Amino acid sequence: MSGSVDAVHRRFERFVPLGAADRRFLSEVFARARIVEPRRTVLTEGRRCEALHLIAAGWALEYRLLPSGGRQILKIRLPGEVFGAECLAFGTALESVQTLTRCAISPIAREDYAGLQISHPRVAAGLFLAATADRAVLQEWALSLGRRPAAARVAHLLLEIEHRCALAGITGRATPFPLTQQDVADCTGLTLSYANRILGQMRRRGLITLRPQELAIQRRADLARIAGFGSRYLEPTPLGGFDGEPGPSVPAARSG
Amino acid sequence: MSGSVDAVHRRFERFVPLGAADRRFLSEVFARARIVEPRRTVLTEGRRCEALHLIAAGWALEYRLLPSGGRQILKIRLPGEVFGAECLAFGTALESVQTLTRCAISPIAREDYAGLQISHPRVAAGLFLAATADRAVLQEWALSLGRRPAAARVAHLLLEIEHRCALAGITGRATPFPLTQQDVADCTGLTLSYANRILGQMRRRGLITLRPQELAIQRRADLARIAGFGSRYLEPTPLGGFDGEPGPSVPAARSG
DNA sequence: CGACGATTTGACTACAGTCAATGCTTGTGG
DNA sequence: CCACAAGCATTGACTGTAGTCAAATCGTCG
Repeated sequence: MSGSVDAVHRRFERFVPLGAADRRFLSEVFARARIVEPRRTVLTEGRRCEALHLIAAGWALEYRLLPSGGRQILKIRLPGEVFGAECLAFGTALESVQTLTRCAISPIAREDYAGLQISHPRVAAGLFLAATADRAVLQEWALSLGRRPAAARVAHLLLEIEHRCALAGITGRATPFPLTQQDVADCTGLTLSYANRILGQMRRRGLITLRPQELAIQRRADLARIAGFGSRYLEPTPLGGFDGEPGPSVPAARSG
Repeated sequence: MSGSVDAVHRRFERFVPLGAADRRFLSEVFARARIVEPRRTVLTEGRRCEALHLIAAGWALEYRLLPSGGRQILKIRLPGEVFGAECLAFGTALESVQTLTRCAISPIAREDYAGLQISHPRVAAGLFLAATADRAVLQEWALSLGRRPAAARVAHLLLEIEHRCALAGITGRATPFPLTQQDVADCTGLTLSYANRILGQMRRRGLITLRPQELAIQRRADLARIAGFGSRYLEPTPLGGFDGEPGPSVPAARSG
């Protein structure tokens, strides 16, 4: 379980500048977090849902199941991110969410949203823009699933995870990697066997080092060429134009 | 080219109640529309983009291209919908958009968003919720692309288009269908040949009638079973909680 | 040690892709 | 009124990527 209030502020400030009151608000939300053990289901598709959720710490997976038994993972969630926002529009969860590591999760009630729009417009805007950035990621996944060959899908996934970790300030000589190969397969729309074969090839070619809980990318350029990976869709530009704009709190912070 | 101001108001009111001032604002946006001929590119991925766009009338496609030449369609846009919202978070278009029919398209400047948040919070909330609903659709597509067999993908696409047309008030004994088979293939991640074969089979089995510009679904239950189609992800519930809430203007309007 | 989950590998299969040719409309110009 | 071109749809033969099924191995934790 990694993450802190700072991770949350930092994530929001990728999208909008925050004022002291906004930060205080988010800190209060953060403080409401409850702890969830790894591999627990925290949201089930089709069930009523009256809150969206902030991941204060830990990793989680959003996914959909098919009657035939298939699972498609739709998003990997890192600390500071929000899931279940569709409850605002639907009042129902449209996907399931499972923790990957031990997590700290804070609810934000659906009924509070309209007020939030007035009392903390920058936070509300941050939620919108974060949702927009989420869509960009999902879009990239749809492109992978529809049009990239298997090796490119896997390579793309690995590069995305590493890049997002870097942006989120999760650093070290290797990237944490709590996914199983079944998870990788469910992210990429492949079967376990085939995902395994591809990972094995990448390892044998010296492109990556993959050990339980840990990923290191050895030849990033080669892997990026295979994947057709570009990081633009992961790198938003903060939006200006808010009145009473507070001073820059994250002065164009870069992490690589 | 179908659609009117009403289509725009109606679409927003699926998500939030609007006041007279909100409706006036949207009408002004609507009035700024410019006409675009069919099959024209109106947004190009990677290019700077300082406005999001409202489709006042007509159909459009959002898609991504691969260097290898592949195209993945990500969304079919109907009248009243918004595209290019990611420019708020990125200042750059992340996908390309092409008109399918003759369209009327209105820009909403990126720099106006922060003010909109204050002056028309319900419209701002509507944009957010519409984006959330968009995500739900994209998510369903990702599930199709990753885990559904080819016939199910095609069936799902046809049912979704028909259902969305019904919700948007586009009625008649057949649904308009301006997509070519190449478009269908690019939506479903298939090749033209294979998409053609599957459509041929469906036609021969009496499941659908597909003619240029026109789709009729004959045996909806059978097709829905093949597709694993459920319409929940297309049917939002308006969000309450706004102060000075106006009376209901679309009293739980259903269309089917 | 035994159990369970995760990973690895092999043999075989099939769904969907590729490539290429043909047909069908529709619109345009001679 | 016909010839022709362009775009879209259809069909066939062949291929290959990825799926299926099954078994073996590894590792960790009781």
